[in-house]
Amino acid sequence: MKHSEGLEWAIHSCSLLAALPPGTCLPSKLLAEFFDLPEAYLAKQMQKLSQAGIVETRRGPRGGYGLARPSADITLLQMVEAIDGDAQHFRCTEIRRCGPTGVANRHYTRPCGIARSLWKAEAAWREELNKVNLADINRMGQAETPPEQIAKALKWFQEKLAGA
Amino acid sequence: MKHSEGLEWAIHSCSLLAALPPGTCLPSKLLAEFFDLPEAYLAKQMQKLSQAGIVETRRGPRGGYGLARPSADITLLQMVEAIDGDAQHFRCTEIRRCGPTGVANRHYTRPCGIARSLWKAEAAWREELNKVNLADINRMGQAETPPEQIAKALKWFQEKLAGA
DNA sequence: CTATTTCGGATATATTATATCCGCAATTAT
DNA sequence: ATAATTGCGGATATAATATATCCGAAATAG
Ligand code: SF4
Ligand code: SF4
Repeated sequence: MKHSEGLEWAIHSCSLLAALPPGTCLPSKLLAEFFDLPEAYLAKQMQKLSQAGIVETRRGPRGGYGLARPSADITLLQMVEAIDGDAQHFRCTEIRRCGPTGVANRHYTRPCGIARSLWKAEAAWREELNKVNLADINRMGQAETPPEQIAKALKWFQEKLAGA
Repeated sequence: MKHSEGLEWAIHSCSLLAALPPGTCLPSKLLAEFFDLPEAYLAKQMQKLSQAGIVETRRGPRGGYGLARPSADITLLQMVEAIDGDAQHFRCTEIRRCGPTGVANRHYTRPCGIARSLWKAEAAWREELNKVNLADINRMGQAETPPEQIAKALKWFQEKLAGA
């Protein structure tokens, strides 16, 4: 019952792409360097985002990853599900039907209250995640990131992208 | 991002204890037989419930597990946290501070919008789980369990507990 | 066309979850 | 007292998953 480590990386990468000029492409090498993360494994996370249709890829020189649509159209839920999967957290194995007191399958018509309650809580969680999109996250980030860092980062990218 | 398998077992066991006459004690051997589950591993789950103070234990002959308080005072959240732990699902590793553009720690005052949004969704999930208690679950179960199975189960327990 | 860049699937390793086993302590029935 | 029952905790074995890396194929710039 926990998120994979790559989730933080993926969301940060999306957030960064959303903060840069629209259409910007960043290769995994640059992303990894910027966040000081293992490049090959970060690329795996980006691959998942790509498969989910959240980012587009451009191969070859000056290629990389870019957002596939406006940041306001990318929800937190979409990113979470791209990285951690969209399977239900609770998987019922129907143990009530087993054991010496189980009866024929046709007598069980719908999921029990246990499963329904757990799934309802999951739904509340997903609903909350779906209320937040990348644009929201960037608005918040803009407000809370130290100005020193914003300046430093802009300069760093200018040098890196120009030098290439 | 998923519940452990034992969660279903643990909740079913609690539900069963709540359905039987108050004060009933069931040993892990009987529970495992009733649900057709591996006894040793089910016992591990019951141990967690015991450590969390949800069930009480009685050692020795005619001992076993019994609810530690009325079923209306045991919430679904308490059982979930007893089995799957109460740690936050999202653990931020503060990658924004790393890399070539990080600045001194004192400039970061509070968790960012990413972490806050994910934690807020978790809170909604926990809140929903906290609305449901064992008594609710049993009410639902009573209504949806095939009457044939209820009769069968009662008879089974009568024989088992009398025969012992 | 060719050299370079970059993604993406296949592969390896580490960590965690699942499952079992056994000795010990506590309790009870006889 | 004694023997039988039962939970507890640690040690262990196995299966599943998460983490990390490698290398070939695809795409592009020149
Ligand atoms: S009673 Fe509910 S949780 Fe249990 S096996 Fe059936 S659907 Fe699953
Ligand atoms: S910016 Fe947010 S998610 Fe990223 S490291 Fe900081 S607190 Fe964690």
